[in-house]
Amino acid sequence: MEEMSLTAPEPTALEIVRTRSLSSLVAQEIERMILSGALPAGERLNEQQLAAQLRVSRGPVREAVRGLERSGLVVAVRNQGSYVRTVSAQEALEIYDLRAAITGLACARLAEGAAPAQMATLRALVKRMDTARRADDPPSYYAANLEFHAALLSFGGGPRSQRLYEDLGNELHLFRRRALVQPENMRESNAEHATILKAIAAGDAAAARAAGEAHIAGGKRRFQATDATTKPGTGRKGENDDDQHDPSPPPAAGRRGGRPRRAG
Amino acid sequence: MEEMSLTAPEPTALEIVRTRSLSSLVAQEIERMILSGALPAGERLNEQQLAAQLRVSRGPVREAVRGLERSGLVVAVRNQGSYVRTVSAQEALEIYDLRAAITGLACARLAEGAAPAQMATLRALVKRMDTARRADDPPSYYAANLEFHAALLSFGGGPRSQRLYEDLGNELHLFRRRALVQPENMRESNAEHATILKAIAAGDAAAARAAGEAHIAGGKRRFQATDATTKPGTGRKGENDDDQHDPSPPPAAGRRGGRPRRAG
DNA sequence: GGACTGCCATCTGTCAACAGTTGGCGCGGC
DNA sequence: GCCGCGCCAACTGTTGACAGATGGCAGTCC
Repeated sequence: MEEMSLTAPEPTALEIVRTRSLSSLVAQEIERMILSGALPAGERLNEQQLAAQLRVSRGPVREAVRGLERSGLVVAVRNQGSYVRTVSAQEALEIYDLRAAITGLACARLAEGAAPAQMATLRALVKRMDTARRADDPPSYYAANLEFHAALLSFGGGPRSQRLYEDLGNELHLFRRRALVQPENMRESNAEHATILKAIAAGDAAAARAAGEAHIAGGKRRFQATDATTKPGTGRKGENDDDQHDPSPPPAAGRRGGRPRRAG
Repeated sequence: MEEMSLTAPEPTALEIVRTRSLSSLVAQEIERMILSGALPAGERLNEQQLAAQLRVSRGPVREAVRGLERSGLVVAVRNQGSYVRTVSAQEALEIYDLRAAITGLACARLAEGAAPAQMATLRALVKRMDTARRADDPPSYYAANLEFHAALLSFGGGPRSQRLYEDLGNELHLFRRRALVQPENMRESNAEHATILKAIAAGDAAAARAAGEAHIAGGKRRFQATDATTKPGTGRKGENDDDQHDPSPPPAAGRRGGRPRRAG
């Protein structure tokens, strides 16, 4: 009845303090703030403000920010501070392609030999999404969708693939503030899920791969449809002359030095 | 005549101090130590020893280690220390598959429309490798090979793809101490490079993708051939019951506490 | 009136010190 | 001789404090 849970059950408060260092908790919290939009893309991260807000010293905050910098959520400029990374439309499209490639890989591997229990888990998740769709419950659909893809990558690819997929998904959140799953797309999305499972069950690796890639490509297409800056027709062709894809040039003036604006 | 250089030319010493923080330099140095084998996989990272060795305080070292932890080169255990990550054979194979997928993606994109300058750069690199091979100069071949793949990913995929490819390559170095490019494989490897370029030049996206994937798969095969623990026949099928792929369980006893062993 | 220069508050980068935990070693008991 | 307990040193986690840099604001010169 119950599916394998890809998410940790519920750690005890004491367990948390015993196992996780303060730095990792701070990193987790800052990451949550970024992904939830509390810290919008391009925003400057004030170390001591964050430290005061989280009731810790600046040390753990700095360590956390360094970690987030490595993972690509934050860019740092010496003596100037760290900024929430901004993802350009072009980068977002590239990330979609990467996710499509590794998803297709996982689907192909799964088609070559999936365990019955794994298939059952995936099918149960599709059913859960279908239920959520009928009930017009986007949050539930969103959660189940995350679990589905995590399971797909975990079963077909492995732990590294799963983590990579999630990291890329996090980066995608940095492109503006955008709801990545619109309610009206639930039906189409879940139909693609079913197509994937069908190909896997048939043992057709090529079809499974194509279906997995098409699913992410569909997400990319739906993403493009809602964004005016990405013209679907002209994918980046050869002559990329004027594109200087920097990770994220810090904003011109980051409001740092100077005395605080007082209404005097 | 000269190719686009994918590596930074040569930063001035003053420029380094101005732009890079001490933490990033320490991170770079520790990463170099890990990849060069000076810090073997599984080794414990002693913070104050590293700090003393690099003539800095523990703060930057800790920040650097946190960054390396996020990038997957290091695993940390609370109150116990950080260890250089050990990559299992299974994880190594998974990483090869991921690299194959994103390389194939880049090749396909390149086949859909590569700029002449880009093709010229790639062809020049293949020629350089061929020269190095004839001269029996593995280091030169190795360097050119790195540049070739960096260019391939940069041109066909984008900056994110390129960084991802390199990060995955770095992780691969953590599997034992192994020379990833054997001299006797240079001919075969470069022939595959030529096949990739041929498919790209023909504008055949499917063929280019297949060639790119086959090239990395060839690397995987050559890797498996030199490692007894990876049985080529039985790729991980469905029933993965007993595999608890932890990122890297810390060694049983890490030689930390206790008084120093004195010969008294 | 416009542009330049000096000043200064804020923030980051780095360091040194304090507290808590871990794990081995030696001692004592059985 | 073997097992368990307590001690202790080393190390990590965290904090507070100090130095350097940055960028806006005000005053001043032309």
